[in-house]
Amino acid sequence: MSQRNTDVSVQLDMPVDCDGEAVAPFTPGQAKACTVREVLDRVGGKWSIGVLVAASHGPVRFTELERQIEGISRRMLTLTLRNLERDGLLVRRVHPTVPPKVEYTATPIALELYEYLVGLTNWAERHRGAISAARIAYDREHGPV
Amino acid sequence: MSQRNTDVSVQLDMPVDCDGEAVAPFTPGQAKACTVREVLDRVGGKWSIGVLVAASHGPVRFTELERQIEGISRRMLTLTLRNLERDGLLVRRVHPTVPPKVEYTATPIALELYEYLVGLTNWAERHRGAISAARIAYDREHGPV
DNA sequence: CTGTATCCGTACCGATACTG
DNA sequence: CAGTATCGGTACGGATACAG
Repeated sequence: MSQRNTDVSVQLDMPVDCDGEAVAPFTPGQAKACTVREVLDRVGGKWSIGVLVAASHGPVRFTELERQIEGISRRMLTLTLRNLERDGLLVRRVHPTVPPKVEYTATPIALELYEYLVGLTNWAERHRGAISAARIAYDREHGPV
Repeated sequence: MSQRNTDVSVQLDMPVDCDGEAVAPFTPGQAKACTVREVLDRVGGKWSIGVLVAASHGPVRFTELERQIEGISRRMLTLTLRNLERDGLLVRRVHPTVPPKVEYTATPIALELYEYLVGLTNWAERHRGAISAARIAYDREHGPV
């Protein structure tokens, strides 16, 4: 991952420049792992996927998102939107009307990402039961405490 | 996501039972988002992917992992291994020899997951430049502070 | 309607020391 | 070799109040 203690993870609260290119030798496998981490560090926030999915079906307004994504706070919605916009995954368009109207749209890059997320979704749906069972079995054998 | 404040995220430090089935009505899109979150909550930890990748190439020993995954601490390696084993993504085999020898192997489910991670890896590699550029552009327009 | 600002809990993770 | 135990920092995210 990051070989120095310069952490390359997302800073959701405060933006930070993040260009930790791999300099040290990686095993091919761990290079892959490192790249996946890059994605997750950008899109792995608690709400990013939800916002992305909602914005992938056409332009969405702020309040629409707030209603569609159950449980999100106004603060986190704003932060998530800013981060996704910053990474070029969302386009923010302001209509200078009163009351103000702001629309968010997923970029082609984000739409492409959405495709791959479907793969993960299907994986989770297929194995949800098995994983749940594995947990129960594990907790019974070892102490649930 | 989780409609109550019962959070379904991973507890990495302390195991916790996590079966928050979706009961409330979801929009189809947000249902997808919710399922992806399930995956990330299991596998989105800082080191999970790295461990998974390393274990997908055959049985690996504890110390091997410690060396391959640059920067991981002994504590985090143990915790990550325990979580993955609990979810049925890793099998732990103990050889009762002296000195002790423990081997971790990815299960078929984990191998399948690995396939899908490749999709994300390729996505990141394709768009790494564009995202980086988008960040720079964004930070120049809005304040980098 | 679309945000900002502030306070604060807690999960995640690192460092370090100890053990069968 | 393969862990466990404990302490502490800090980023993430929730609640709430305020604003253009």
